[in-house]
Amino acid sequence: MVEPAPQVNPGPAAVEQILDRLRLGGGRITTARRLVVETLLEAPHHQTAEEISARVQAKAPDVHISTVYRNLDELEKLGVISHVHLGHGPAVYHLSDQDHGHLVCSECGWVTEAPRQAFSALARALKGGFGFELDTRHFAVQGVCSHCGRAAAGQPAG
Amino acid sequence: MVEPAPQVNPGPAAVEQILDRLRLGGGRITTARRLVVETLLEAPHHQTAEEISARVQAKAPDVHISTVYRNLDELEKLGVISHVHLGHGPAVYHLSDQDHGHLVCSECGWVTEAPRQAFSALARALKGGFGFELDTRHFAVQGVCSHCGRAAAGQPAG
DNA sequence: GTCGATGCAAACGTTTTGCACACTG
DNA sequence: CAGTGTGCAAAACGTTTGCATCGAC
Repeated sequence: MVEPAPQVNPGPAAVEQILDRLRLGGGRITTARRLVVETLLEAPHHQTAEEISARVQAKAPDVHISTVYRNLDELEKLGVISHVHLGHGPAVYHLSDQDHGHLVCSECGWVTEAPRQAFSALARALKGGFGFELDTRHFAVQGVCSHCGRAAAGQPAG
Repeated sequence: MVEPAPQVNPGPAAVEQILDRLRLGGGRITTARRLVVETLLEAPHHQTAEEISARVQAKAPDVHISTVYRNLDELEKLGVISHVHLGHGPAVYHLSDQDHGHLVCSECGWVTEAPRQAFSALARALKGGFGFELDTRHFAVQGVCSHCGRAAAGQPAG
C-alpha cells in the first residue's frame, strides 16, 4: 500500500528533496508544511502528531494540529513517512527510509527497533502456512523487555 | 502481566466456573455480569465491546455499555479474557484460553488466528537478540492475506 | 485568479470517569 | 447494612471533517 521511499539524507537538502516531491504532486509549499517536514527530519526519535505539532508551533504558533495531521497524511501517501501504533496511546510518525519493526515493552513502554531481518523467519512461516505477507511496520510487537523481565524474575509477585 | 487462565470448557458449567473466580476476589454476581460472561462464552468469534453490549442488551436492555467495559476490565484482570487490537478500529475481546496470535489483512480486514508455534522462531530471535520476551496476544500482526496478495499480483495497479 | 492549504470549531468513535442510587451478599 | 456494582451523563482521548478564508503559484 505504501511503497518504500528513496533514501533521504538528513540535512537541509533533504527538506527540499521532500518538498519537491510535494510540488511534483501538484502540492504547494506553505510555512506549516515546511516546518512539519523539518521537524520530522530534525527530531531524533519517533514522534506523535502532538509532539510534532508542539515543535512546529514553537516556530509558528498559529499552525493548528489539524493542519499537522493533514500534512502527515499527505506525506504518508507519498511514502515519505509512516505511522506506527506502539500501544494504546497515539500513533508515532517516522521517516519510512528505515525498514524496521518495533518492539514495545508492555511493562515500561520502552521501544526498541528491530531490523526487518529479525522477522524473516516469521515472515517465511506465515507465508508458507497461511499465504500471509507479513508487514511489521504498521503495528508494533508487544512483549517484555530484558530489563523488566529481569526485574520480574528477581522479585516474583511484585 | 496477564497470567494464563486454566482451560474453560464451553457450556453452562463454564459460566459458573468464571463467576466463581469473581466471587473469590470478593466480587458480586449481578445480572449484567452474568450476561457478559455468558456472551463471551456463547459467541463464536472475537467480539468488540459494542457487540458484546448489544448481545447483553438483547436480554437485559438496561445494561449500559460502560458496565460492559467495567466487567470486561474485571475479567481481564482475572486473566479470564484478553483484548486484542486488530487494527484501527475498536479492540476485540476473547477468552484467553486460546494462546494464539492474530493476522490481520490490511487490505480486506480478514482475521486469521495463528498458533503460538508459528511465532516461536521470532520469539527465539527476539529473546536472543534483544532479551525481549514476545507476547503476540495483545496486538495483531499486520500484512496482506493470500487472497488479496493474489488479487494484487493478478491485476497490478488495480 | 484559481484552487489547494489553512485555522478554527465541531464532530467523530472508542473508552473512561464522577456521581447518586440499587442491589448483592 | 456495608460496600460493590450499576445507569446515566459527561468527559477524555486521538483523530477527522466542514467551512469560510488565506495565500502559493
